[in-house]
Amino acid sequence: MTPEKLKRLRAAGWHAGTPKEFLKMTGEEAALIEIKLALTDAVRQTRIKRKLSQTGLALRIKSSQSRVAKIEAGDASVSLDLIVRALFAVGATKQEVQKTFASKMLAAA
Amino acid sequence: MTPEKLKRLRAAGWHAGTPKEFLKMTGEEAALIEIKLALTDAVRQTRIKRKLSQTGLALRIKSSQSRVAKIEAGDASVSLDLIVRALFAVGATKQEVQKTFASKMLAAA
DNA sequence: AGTGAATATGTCCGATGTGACATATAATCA
DNA sequence: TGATTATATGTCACATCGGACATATTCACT
Repeated sequence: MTPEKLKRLRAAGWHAGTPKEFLKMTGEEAALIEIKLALTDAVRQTRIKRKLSQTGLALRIKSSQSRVAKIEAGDASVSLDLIVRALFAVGATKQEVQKTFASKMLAAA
Repeated sequence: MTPEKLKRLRAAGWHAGTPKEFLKMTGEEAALIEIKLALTDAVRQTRIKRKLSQTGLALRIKSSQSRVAKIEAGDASVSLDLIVRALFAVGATKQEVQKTFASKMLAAA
């Protein structure tokens, strides 16, 4: 795991304290988090491409601007369900999702 | 949506009562459910292929047999997060999960 | 048919996620 | 610069999810 990624995870509230605790994270947990981050990136990229504000997206998914901000920040309090709902709401296409996934996840593999 | 799919959704507790209420479901909600069902199917198939019991899988994800049964049944009380965790636990790769997500994105677009 | 393992179903309550709000900060533009 | 709009961050009450348990049903094997 790169220092950059570690930094982002910490910022989003994933850390439990020490670096060691990251290592205790099972492979499954790490993979899930990677997927989440890849998808949140896709949300933000697509939203901006569509010239939609966070508030606008919030309306579409019947949520709030603050929660959309948290989605895009990769906050630990956001479920995969909500991320995917947002992804559909911004109208992401198969291609866009694949692209983001590829760029985000292959680096980690 | 096919009658088969409708039937399975009902059985899993997604119905709210009348057929009309299915129609109120937005495209995004429907697409999310499709993703879930695709992934739960993958969980069961992979688990069986690996000759792992539901109890065995439950141990791996620190859950219970009954919850694994619900995961595979596509129960409405199961989150996407848990489904994906289970999928990784039975040995799916990130690429496989990515593929499922990407392939289901067209439905909503 | 009988037995034990695997799976399904229902319920409960503690844990986690969510919308909403307040408020801070950053970006955009006249 | 100041005004306006967009984003970020913290908090909280309420809703949903999750593990665990009991129990029912189905399955596999002899």
